[in-house]
Amino acid sequence: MSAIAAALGVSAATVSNALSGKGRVSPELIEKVRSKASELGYVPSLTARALRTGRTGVLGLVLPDIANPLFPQIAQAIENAASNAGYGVLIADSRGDIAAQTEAIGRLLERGVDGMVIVPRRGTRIADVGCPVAVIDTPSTPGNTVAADHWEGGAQMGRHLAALGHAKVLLIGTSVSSNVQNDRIGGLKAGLGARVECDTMWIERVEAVSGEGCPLGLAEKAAAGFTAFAAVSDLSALRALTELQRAGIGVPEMVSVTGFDDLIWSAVVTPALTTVRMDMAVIADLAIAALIRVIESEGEEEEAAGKVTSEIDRVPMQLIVRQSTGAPHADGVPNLHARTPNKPTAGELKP
Amino acid sequence: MSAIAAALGVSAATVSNALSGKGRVSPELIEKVRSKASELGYVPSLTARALRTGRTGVLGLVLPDIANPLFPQIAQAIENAASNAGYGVLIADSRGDIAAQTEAIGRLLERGVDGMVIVPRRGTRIADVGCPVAVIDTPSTPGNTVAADHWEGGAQMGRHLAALGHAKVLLIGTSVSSNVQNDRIGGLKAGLGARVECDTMWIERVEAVSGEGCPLGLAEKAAAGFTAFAAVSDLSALRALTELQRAGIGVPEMVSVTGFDDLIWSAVVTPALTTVRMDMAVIADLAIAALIRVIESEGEEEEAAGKVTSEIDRVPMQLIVRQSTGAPHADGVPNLHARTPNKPTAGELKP
DNA sequence: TATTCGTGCTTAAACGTTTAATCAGAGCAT
DNA sequence: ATGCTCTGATTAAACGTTTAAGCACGAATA
Repeated sequence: MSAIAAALGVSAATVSNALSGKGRVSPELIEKVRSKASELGYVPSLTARALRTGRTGVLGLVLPDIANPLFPQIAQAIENAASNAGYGVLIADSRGDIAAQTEAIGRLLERGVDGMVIVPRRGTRIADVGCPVAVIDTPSTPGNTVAADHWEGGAQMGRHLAALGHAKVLLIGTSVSSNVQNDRIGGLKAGLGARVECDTMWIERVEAVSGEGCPLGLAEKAAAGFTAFAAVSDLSALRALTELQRAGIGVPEMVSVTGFDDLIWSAVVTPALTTVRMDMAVIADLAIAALIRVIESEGEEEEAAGKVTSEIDRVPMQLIVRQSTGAPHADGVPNLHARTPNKPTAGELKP
Repeated sequence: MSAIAAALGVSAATVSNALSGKGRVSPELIEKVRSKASELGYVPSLTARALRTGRTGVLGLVLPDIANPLFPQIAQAIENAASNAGYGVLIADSRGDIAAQTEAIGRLLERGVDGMVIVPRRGTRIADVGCPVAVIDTPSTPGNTVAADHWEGGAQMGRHLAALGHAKVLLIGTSVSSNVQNDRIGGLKAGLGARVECDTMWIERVEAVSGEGCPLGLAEKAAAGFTAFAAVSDLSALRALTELQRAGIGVPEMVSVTGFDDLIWSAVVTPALTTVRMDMAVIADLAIAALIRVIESEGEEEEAAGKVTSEIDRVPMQLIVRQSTGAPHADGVPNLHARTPNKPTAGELKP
């Protein structure tokens, strides 16, 4: 309460000026106010400040589905970046539903967020909402701010597999409508090059006919000559890995399996998954920085209200080679070289 | 702006009363105000309301580590419960650090949350903070509000394994200092009964000597006669499952593997994991309900400021039997009965 | 000496609600 | 007619900041 600090014999306005360093206050008075404030345990009311200034210091984080295993990485990075910048993070889950997404955005708006970070539902474009917005998706989505370079990540993985000598690889995606997954698959194909034969399996489609959690029939694919299974998400990669292992097909000495995103289990599974990781910390920093830039400059430039449209930042992805990839077997002869113990590779994070 | 609504020729106070149904306003005027409000697209300023009433309508969610794979379930359930009750959720990550935990709590307080849900760091007790608090941990932590009955969940799993005929099982935990894990292990032992031999392995300890992500040596354990591996988390279970499969030990026809928490991959892995799940929706509802009860009653009863200390709710856990458990092999004869296709069990959720 | 200027502070309004207190008028009993 | 109560509305204060405008005073300038 600046009223209490006014027990110094000065006015509340002076206290406010002293603490914020805005107006004209003598240095010695500033010092006295400072010490008195901490003596009294003064903590400013962000609510009142928000009412006066119109800025709450809170950002919204809109997620397509909190249950998504990638979410912890995103949320942690965003929370960290925001809190470093002095902002709080209000979460909103659109639970996969597109109506819920707009409704969640509305609720955040009512709460007076200064801006929001949106990870859009697959295939959704974010219309103009009433506040600065940063979208995290994929560079191929138009009008976005920041994203990992999924295409290039796929290309890295493709080149890795091609270099190992794989000539027939199965690409495994989940949802045809996901921009991110399509980018990754496009990159994979490009990285593999024209000479390697590849086929794409969409889990969503096989589950539509065989039921959820059904076997993907990968043993048959292996028998048909596929030597590498490049999933577009670590969850699918895990599914492939266990299904192959269960069928007695050794990974990586018979076939290779790769994933995407370096999810929590990738490093602890046997064999540890070769995957591609995005640097969420960097992405979050960029998104938050862009958001804050717009927020702070609002008022000075009236025209640029709304979307953060200026630039598309694409953050490179990082290939992490672990134990699940190796050279393809030559006529059933297992690649024993790959039977190394499961020790961590350089450049990987702790699980 | 109620000022704009005052263009009806009435005062702002009357508009406020009309919309909230508090004071004495004639029914027809209420109707007129309502229609005018929606006509003008009026949206009340929660900030101003917060300043006046001292309640922000925001709850804090303090998590030990957002990167924890269980976090999505928790966050989603809490967010859902809170938003149904009309509250927003501000997240705070203590990143495993105990100092960061108190600091995060402090930041939430400054932001004026009405209450907070805390999932404490392992082994931490939450001291009295300046607002209503609901703690989600384990019933054996004193002074808590709501938790899954981890002990009983362990007991269910123990009984399941005992009923299948396992006589020597290895219990796998991560961290010795976790109350939750200790409860689960206690329950497992009790459920297995005195006649089955069991040993406990703490991953934290073996990693301390062999490095992170090292093999756990489970093949040797199997050779030593262990026929079931009961992990206290699905992540450890997955680690065990893949390590055993890789070593050529069939699950479940040679040994059984079980987990805890029904994490995202449990259902899609082959063989799908038998696990125990907590009903996060119920837990979240209870926590939020308790919190809100205290918040709303504050002011009426002055004495009960602070902790929600009244009751400890323990929510039952649910055993989900899938394909990773079966009868122990008799002298190396695989239990072929268990080689069923990977189809979902009744009572399980979609992945 | 009178004017301007800069400094250090105060006054007052404003942000958009809620709510206690007040008030004008109507109906009704005395 | 006078007093009472009940109803439907108004007034005004308050929540805790920020900030534009103003003011008094001493120093520098004309």
